[in-house]
Amino acid sequence: MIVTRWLDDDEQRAWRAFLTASQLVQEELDRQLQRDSGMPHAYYAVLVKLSEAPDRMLRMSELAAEVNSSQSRLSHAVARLEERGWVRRERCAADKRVSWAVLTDEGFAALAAAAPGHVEAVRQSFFDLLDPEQLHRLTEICAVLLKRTAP
Amino acid sequence: MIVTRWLDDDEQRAWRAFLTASQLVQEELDRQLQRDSGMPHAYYAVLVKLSEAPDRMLRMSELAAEVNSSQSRLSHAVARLEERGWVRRERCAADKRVSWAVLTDEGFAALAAAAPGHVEAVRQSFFDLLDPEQLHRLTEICAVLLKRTAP
DNA sequence: ACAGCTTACTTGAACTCTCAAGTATCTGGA
DNA sequence: TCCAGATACTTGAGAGTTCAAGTAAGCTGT
Repeated sequence: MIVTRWLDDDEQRAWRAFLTASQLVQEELDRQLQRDSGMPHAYYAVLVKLSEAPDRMLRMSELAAEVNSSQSRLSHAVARLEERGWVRRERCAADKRVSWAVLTDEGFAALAAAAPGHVEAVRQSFFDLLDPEQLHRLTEICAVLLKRTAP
Repeated sequence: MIVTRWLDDDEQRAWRAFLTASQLVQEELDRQLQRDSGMPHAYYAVLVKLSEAPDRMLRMSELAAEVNSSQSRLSHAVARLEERGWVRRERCAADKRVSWAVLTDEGFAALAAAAPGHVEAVRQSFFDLLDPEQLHRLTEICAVLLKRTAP
C-alpha cells in the first residue's frame, strides 16, 4: 500500500499560486485575442508558427507538435482557419498521408493585425510585472518543468 | 500612433517557456483527473473548496471567486456535479437570490477517492522537478503576477 | 506480392466553456 | 410606496477540446 505524500502548507501555497497565476495570465490573453481579433489563443499560435516556417507551411503533425496540440485538436482548428481563408491545406505528393498547412496572405494579414494588441497585452500581464532577475529565474524554472521527458 | 514594443529574443524565450510549461502542467493534471476520476480539474477544484469551507457549503458567487471561475461557468459546473449527486443547491432564506452549494457525502467521498492520485500527479509533474530554492522563487514570482489588481 | 502493422490525419459525439441575454430578488431614493 | 438600478444567479446557443473510432497510405517481413 502506498501512503500519499500530502502537500504541506508551503507546498499548497506554491502550487495554488502557480496554478492560479498561469490560469489568470492565459485567460486574460485568450480573452484579449478573442475580443480584439476574434480568435482564441490556440489559433493565434497556429498562425504564428506558420508565419515563422519556411514558405509559411508546415506538415500537420509538425505544426501540432509546435503548438503543443493533439492532432485532433489541430485538425479541427485548421478546419476553422480554412473556413476563414487564413490557412489552406495541401496534400503532399511524395507521401499522400501527409498534408501541409499553408498560411494564406489573408491569414498573414490577420496575424499582422492581431499581433500588436496581443504583444501589448502580454507586456501588461507578464513582462511589465517582472524585473529582469525574476524573468530570468522564471524562464529557468519553466525550462526545468518542460525538460522531463513525457512518459 | 503607438509603436509596438515587440518582444526581443530573450523575451520570446521567456514567454514561450512560461506559456508552454504552464499549459503542459495543466493539461497533464486535467488528463490525469479525467482518466482516473472522471472529472476535469475545474470540478475537482470546486469539490476541494467546498470541502474546506465551514459546513462544506459556500455561496455560488464566493465559490466562483475561490475557484477563479465566472458565475456562468460555475453554474454549469455545479449543475453537472448536482446530476452526479456530489453537490446540492440550497436556496438562501434571508436573500432569495442567493444559493448555497453544499458538498454531499458522496461528493466528499469522490474527492477523497480522487485526491491521492491527483496529489501524486502534482508531485510528479511539479514538485519533484524543483528544488526548494526554485520552488520558493517561483512562488514569489507567481504572487507578483497575481498581485496586480484586475482592471 | 501481399497481409498486417504503423503512420498521418480526419471525423463525430460528448462535454466544457464563453458570451450575451434572461429571471428573480433586493435596495435606495423620489 | 414604488420604480429604477443593482445584485445573484441561470439559461441557451455557439465554439473549442477531447476521446475513441475511422480512413487512407506507406512500410515490413515472409
